[in-house]
Amino acid sequence: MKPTFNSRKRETHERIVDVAAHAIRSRGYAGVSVAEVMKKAGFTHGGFYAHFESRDALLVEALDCASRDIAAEAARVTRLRAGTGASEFRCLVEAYLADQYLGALENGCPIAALAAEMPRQSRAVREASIAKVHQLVAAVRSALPESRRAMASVITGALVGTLQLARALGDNPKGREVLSTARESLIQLFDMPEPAH
Amino acid sequence: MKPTFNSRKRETHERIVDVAAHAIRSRGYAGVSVAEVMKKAGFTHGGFYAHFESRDALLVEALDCASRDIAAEAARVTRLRAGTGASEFRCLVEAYLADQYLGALENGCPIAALAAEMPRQSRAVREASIAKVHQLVAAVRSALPESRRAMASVITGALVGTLQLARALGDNPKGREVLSTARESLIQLFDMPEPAH
DNA sequence: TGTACATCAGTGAACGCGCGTTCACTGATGTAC
DNA sequence: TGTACATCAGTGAACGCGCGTTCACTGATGTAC
Repeated sequence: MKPTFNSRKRETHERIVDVAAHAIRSRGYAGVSVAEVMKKAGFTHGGFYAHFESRDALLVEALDCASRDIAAEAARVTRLRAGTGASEFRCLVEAYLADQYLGALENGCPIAALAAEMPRQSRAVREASIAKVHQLVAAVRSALPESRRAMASVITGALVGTLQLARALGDNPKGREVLSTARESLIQLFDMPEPAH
Repeated sequence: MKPTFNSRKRETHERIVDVAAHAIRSRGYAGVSVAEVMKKAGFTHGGFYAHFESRDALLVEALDCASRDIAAEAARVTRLRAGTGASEFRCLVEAYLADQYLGALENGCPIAALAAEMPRQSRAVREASIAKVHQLVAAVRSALPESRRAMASVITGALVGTLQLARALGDNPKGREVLSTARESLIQLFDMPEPAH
């Protein structure tokens, strides 16, 4: 028998991962340092290796945590809209390209924050990242009407790229304009027609 | 009168910028170090500040150089296809999402490599980056048929995001599949019908 | 044409700093009796 | 219930390293006369 499970350690571990999940999105993989994450979580950096084998191991867990965040948020928006006649695809697009993510780099989709860095990561981080890309494409595919599913990957690309471009322009009317026209265009192009009222 | 223009210094300067233009695309803004760029250009790092006021000044020049690279390449492809009946938009899409860029991170569009990093750069780098984003959107807009021009920014997002996702999947059949379906989808959705033969 | 001199592109050592990782330690927690 | 002890999460100093930037220098180039 293992000793009694130490829930305090688990809480600390989760706190570190949670801080890192926000950090990788606002600073990128390359911008995250062990010392800074530990400090933000309320610890000294020396204790890090009681929780993770390496910095890369943290990155993998942080990516997982960030993915759960955004999936939960998308599910929340979809649930909130249930019964309003909004399709699954419309909910996804409006959740993904919400204005709130323009300035809040630390939230939102980790793929949009990290895609360009993925090819230069260590094998472990790269493979975890690729799995998340497949997950996102699959989520987009299953939200699309049957007739549009072959286009899932380019539509995912449009979501990812548009959020990046809008953020690059800034949290201002220009950035918001890019997001709102993108939401309208994607829904117009790929969504089922709304049911008549 | 200024002293005779020193063409050797200019050549050195251009060599450094050219190395950096490839480095920012393969390693990102954050992954580029002064010492490494100087070494690759064939110099010791101490000489750097005879050419640039700061690392950021190099990043700005490197982005400019990279943008000229990709614009020249797109123009070359368009010229090569002149008279084949391929529209401007088709040429742009096929140049931008060419398979060669899957593995060659150091080439291709700097916006696809750098968009996610733009919001966290210094003011000078950020502003130069924003200007390049506007340039790319304008290039896409002017290649589109009139009726589709309102969608220029989301289509630019699709190009940028799709290239990133394909590269994240790797230089293999999965990555190539993403690129080729994206090329077909974008042309099918947004291009004028091809003239009958 | 030949010589003396000024210029300045590029060298290489050095700066202070933050990085990822290691490690001897401490002190709170929880078990054994 | 009370005491003695083992565990181990978290501390903080230290490591070797690469970073951006500075600076005294050197030696090739080109001008002045």
